Amino acid sequence: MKKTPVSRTTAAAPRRLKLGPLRDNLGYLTRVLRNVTQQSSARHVDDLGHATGQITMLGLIAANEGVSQNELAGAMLMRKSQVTSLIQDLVERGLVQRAEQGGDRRYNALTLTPPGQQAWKRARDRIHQHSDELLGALSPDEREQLTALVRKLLAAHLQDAEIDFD
Amino acid sequence: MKKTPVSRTTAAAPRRLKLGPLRDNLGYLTRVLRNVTQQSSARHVDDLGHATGQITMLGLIAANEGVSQNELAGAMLMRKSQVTSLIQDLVERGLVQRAEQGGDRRYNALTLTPPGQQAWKRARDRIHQHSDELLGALSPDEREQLTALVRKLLAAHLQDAEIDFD
DNA sequence: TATTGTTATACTCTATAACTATA
DNA sequence: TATAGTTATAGAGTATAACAATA
Repeated sequence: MKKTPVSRTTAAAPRRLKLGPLRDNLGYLTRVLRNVTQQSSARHVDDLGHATGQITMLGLIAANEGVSQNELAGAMLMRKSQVTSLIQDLVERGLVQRAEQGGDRRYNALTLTPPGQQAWKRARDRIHQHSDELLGALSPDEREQLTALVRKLLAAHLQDAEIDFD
Repeated sequence: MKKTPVSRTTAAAPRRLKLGPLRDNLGYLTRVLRNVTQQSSARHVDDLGHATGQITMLGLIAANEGVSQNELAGAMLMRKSQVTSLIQDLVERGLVQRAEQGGDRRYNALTLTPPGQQAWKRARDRIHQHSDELLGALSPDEREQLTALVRKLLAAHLQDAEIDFD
């Protein structure tokens, strides 16, 4: 329990690392934030057996019945080939259906199956808990500020993606 | 030039995608933010020939002369094996030196060579421009708010990493 | 016995391009 | 000719564990 911090001659750095110019750099901050998020997400959603991005896909399909794979790709900044394989897996697991559209037979109108809706509900609760844990150090006001600022930034950079960030 | 947006019967979604519960989810927002950041970073720093993370390493070594590889791993949320290969490449390119420490011969005290300092200066300017571009839609106050909130969040989750986020 | 760093290996995620089928 | 989606392939990034050298 007591770790005797007295006169540590260890190599293991008694000093605190300075960030220098990286302190205000959004590229750096974003990458570390992403690493923190990804590592902690393992504890929250790994047992659900979804690959990275699949939970987001379930959520986007739930909120936008009949969405196309191309729209998903645009909204998630993924390549369509990546969307294909992730959706394919969701279809094989019986969570997503590719319904044919009346007009244009080129694209798939994606919908959740009943099991898919169940899976989304479960996953939604988990990622909500995860988000709360991540934001734990911030006050309610600060949480709202942070997410609002990120949405504003994303809206400016994803104008072509046609996402409603408001 | 004129794209005749009138009566588009295209499949290509005239609608805007709703986010639903993802709107406030930090995991989702972080992943998209990371994708935006990474894709735009290509235009800013790709020609410098550094692998992902190497610019951050140059910056951390510049701000913390004699830092160990383990400290870098902790500060960047990387495995030590990953640090080994990235540092190895930087050494081969003559940008980083592994100096022996007086006391403990197990660890490498990392420093920048003169060419390494030059490379860091160049890279620092570029990532600064990149960060400015990313934050372009935000006011000066909002920029400061955003980075400060991210730092506060990271400081709470990276207590063991011994980084000075203040 | 614990720690720093190396090496080897496999797995996930991402990028590119050629292909089909529809329009 | 252009678009939605598929397939195949390669590359980057990350995770794991066994190992050597030093403490």
